[in-house]
Amino acid sequence: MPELPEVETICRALQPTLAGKCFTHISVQRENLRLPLPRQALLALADQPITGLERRAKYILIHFASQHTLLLHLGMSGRMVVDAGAAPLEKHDHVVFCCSDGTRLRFNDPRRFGVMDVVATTALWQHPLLKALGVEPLSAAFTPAYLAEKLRTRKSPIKIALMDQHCVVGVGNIYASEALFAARIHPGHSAASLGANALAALVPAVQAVLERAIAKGGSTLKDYRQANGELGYFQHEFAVYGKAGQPCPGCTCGQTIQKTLLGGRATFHCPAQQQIKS
DNA sequence: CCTTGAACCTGCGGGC
DNA sequence: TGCCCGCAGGTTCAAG
Repeated sequence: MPELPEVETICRALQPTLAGKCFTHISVQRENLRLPLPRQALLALADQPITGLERRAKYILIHFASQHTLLLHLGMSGRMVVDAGAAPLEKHDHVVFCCSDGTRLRFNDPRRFGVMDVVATTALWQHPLLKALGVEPLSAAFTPAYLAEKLRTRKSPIKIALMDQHCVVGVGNIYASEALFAARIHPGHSAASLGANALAALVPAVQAVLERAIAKGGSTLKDYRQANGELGYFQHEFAVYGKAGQPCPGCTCGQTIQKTLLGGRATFHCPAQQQIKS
């Protein structure tokens, strides 16, 4: 569910709410997520001041003064919800963090594809889930030359490669289709055979789509919410995602958006604007 | 090494 | 109304 813009939005909202505070009480309601929850390590975070938050790929990292970091992935359906602490827990609230001022943070995840772990901060980047990640798309390291090197031997469709977190992180199923439309590249085009011009267009297209989505608080398809409960708004600006059969936007080609399946995932493109080039 | 497909799990909407 | 099917923002693992 949440791709980079959604995770970034949540992380930014959590920052002022949590920085400098402690969780005075932590309760684990359910342990069997995608990976088993480290109950004891989670409970040991109680009363440790939170020194900061950051996002890496689709992970939220919450740093504690005890030199531990809480690593969190929202999977497809995970939400972090901040409330005043009075309401009863909801179905699928798996972990609940309570602050001394009554503020409460609930990790709610119906499908349980999410992950939580507690890591020694000094060994954070050696963590199995983090160590092999590719570059951040909004960093200076994400360049056409980097992409060219990464894709040099990849015969698979560019959309699959773009969603591979070992290459570039944070791009999921929505933003892959959107970025490829913005760069006018066919999603099924072999990654390795993309020319320099295509890669030079793709890098800024990915960045622009992600930045525009962050500015709108992410995209809400069904259950994503910002940490304050507000919806995201970027779904109103989709050019192609979920638009099968509708006219291609912002051009005069007169074509309609096609839905195909790539790697088992719904993929959207304009057959006139996004052609396979050799 | 690569690529593909299935698996993990719950909820919802559509068709019958 | 109820049941069954397909589908959903992600990631990992086995098999070819």
